[in-house]
Amino acid sequence: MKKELTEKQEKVLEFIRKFHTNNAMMPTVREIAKNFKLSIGSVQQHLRALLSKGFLVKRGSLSRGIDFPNRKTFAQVPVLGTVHAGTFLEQIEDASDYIYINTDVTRNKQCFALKVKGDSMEPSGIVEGDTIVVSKGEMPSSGDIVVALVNNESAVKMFFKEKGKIFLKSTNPKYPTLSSDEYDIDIIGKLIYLVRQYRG
Amino acid sequence: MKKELTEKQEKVLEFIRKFHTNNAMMPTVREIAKNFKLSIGSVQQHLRALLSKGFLVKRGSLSRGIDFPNRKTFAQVPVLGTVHAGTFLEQIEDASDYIYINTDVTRNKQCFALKVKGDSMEPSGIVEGDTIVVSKGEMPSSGDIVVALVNNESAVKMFFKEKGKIFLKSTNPKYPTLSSDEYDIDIIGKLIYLVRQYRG
DNA sequence: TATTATAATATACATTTGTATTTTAGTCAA
DNA sequence: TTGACTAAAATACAAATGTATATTATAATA
Repeated sequence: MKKELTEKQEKVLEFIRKFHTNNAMMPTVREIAKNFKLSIGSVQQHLRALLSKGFLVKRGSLSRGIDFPNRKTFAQVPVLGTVHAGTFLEQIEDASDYIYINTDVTRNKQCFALKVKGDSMEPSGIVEGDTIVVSKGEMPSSGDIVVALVNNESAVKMFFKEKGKIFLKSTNPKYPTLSSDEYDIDIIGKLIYLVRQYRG
Repeated sequence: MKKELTEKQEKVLEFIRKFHTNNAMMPTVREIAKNFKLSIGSVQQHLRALLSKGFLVKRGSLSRGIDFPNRKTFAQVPVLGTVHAGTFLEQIEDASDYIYINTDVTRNKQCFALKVKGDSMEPSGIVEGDTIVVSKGEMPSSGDIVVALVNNESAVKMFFKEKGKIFLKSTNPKYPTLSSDEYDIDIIGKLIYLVRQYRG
C-alpha cells in the first residue's frame, strides 16, 4: 500500500490533479508555489515527498515533467450517428462529436461510436440514448453484441453462429431473430464499451 | 469553416495530437523538431500557420503552451467500491482505480464511482459489472436514480418523494420498495453517468 | 514580373523551468 | 537529547524552452 500523505502534501497533490484536469498539463514548480503562496524550495520538498511516496513519478528533467503513476491515455472516438439511421455508412466522414475512452479499452482497434435508438436490446442493459463504442471489423463470438447492416439497415443485436448460419437476436423478445438465410447480414463490428449520461 | 492545411501542417498537427494523447501534455517546439528532423525555425513556422488557421491556440508564453481550441478536459473520478459492499463509506479513502469523464458531465460536482453488483436495477439498464458515477450530495428529484445508505447498507435505487416521505424503488419488481417510514435512509448522491466495458 | 505562401536552416537571446544548496524552525519518537 | 520528518524561505545555477531575426529556395499567382 501507499504511504500516507500529510495534510499539506494532500493539498498539493489535489492542486496538481485539478491543474491537470483544467489545463491538460502538469503545473510547474513555480505555478504550484504561486497557488499556495509558497517558496520554490517548499514546493520542491512537497514534490520530493509525493515522488518518494509514489503518488507522482518523473519523466526526465523536462518542463512540467511530473506525472501520475498509471495515468490513463485516451482515444478520441467519433460519434458517427444513430443505429437505426439507415444512412449509417454515409455519416462516417461527418463526425461532429467525440467521446474519449481509455486506450486500454480500445487497444489500437479502430473504433467509432453510435447513439442507440429503440428498445430492442433493453433486457441486456442497452437503452435509448446510450452511446455505444464499436470495434470495427472485429470478428464476434456467439453471445457478443454487434452492430450489423441487415438489408442495409443498421441494428444492434446479439450475435450467434450455428452450422455456418448467422443469427441476430434482439434480447427484447418482441422483436424477431434474424437469420442469414432470410437476410443479407453484414457485421460492422463488435460492442466494446457503452456510456450513458443521466440528465438533470 | 477552418482553412485548409498543407500536408506538412497536417502531419505536424497529427503528431501533436498523438503526443498529447500519449503524454498528457503538449510537445515543445524542439520535441516536434526532433520528431520530424526539422530545425526549430521550421517548426516555428508550422506552428504559426496552425495558430493563424485556428487549429491551435496559445496560452501565454508558457512552456508547452499551445492548446487545442475546445479541448475537452477530464475529471479523475475515483472508483471507491461496490454498491452492496456494506463497508462502503470506509472505502472512500482507498481509491485504487479511477475513471476519467468529461468535465462537461461532472460540472464541478464532487463525484465518485462505484461498481454495480446485483440485478435490482436491470430493467433501467443498469446491470452487474457496470460502473456508475455518483454526484455527491446533490438533491435528487422524483424519478432520479440515486445511491443511498439504507440502514448502513449501500444501494442503487430509483428515488421518489411524496408527502414528506422518501421511497426507494428497485426497477426490478422482485425487490421491495423501501420507505423512509421503515428504514433509515441516507441519500449519498445522484447518478450522472454510467460506463460499461464488454469483455472479449 | 513582383508578390505571397510554403519550407527549411542557422543562430542568438530572453524567459521559463528544474534543481541544488543553505538556513531556520517545529514536532514527534527513540 | 538526538535524530528524523515536515515545513518554509532565500538564493544561485543550469537546463529547457519560447521567440526573434536573417537567409535561402521553390511554387503558385495576380
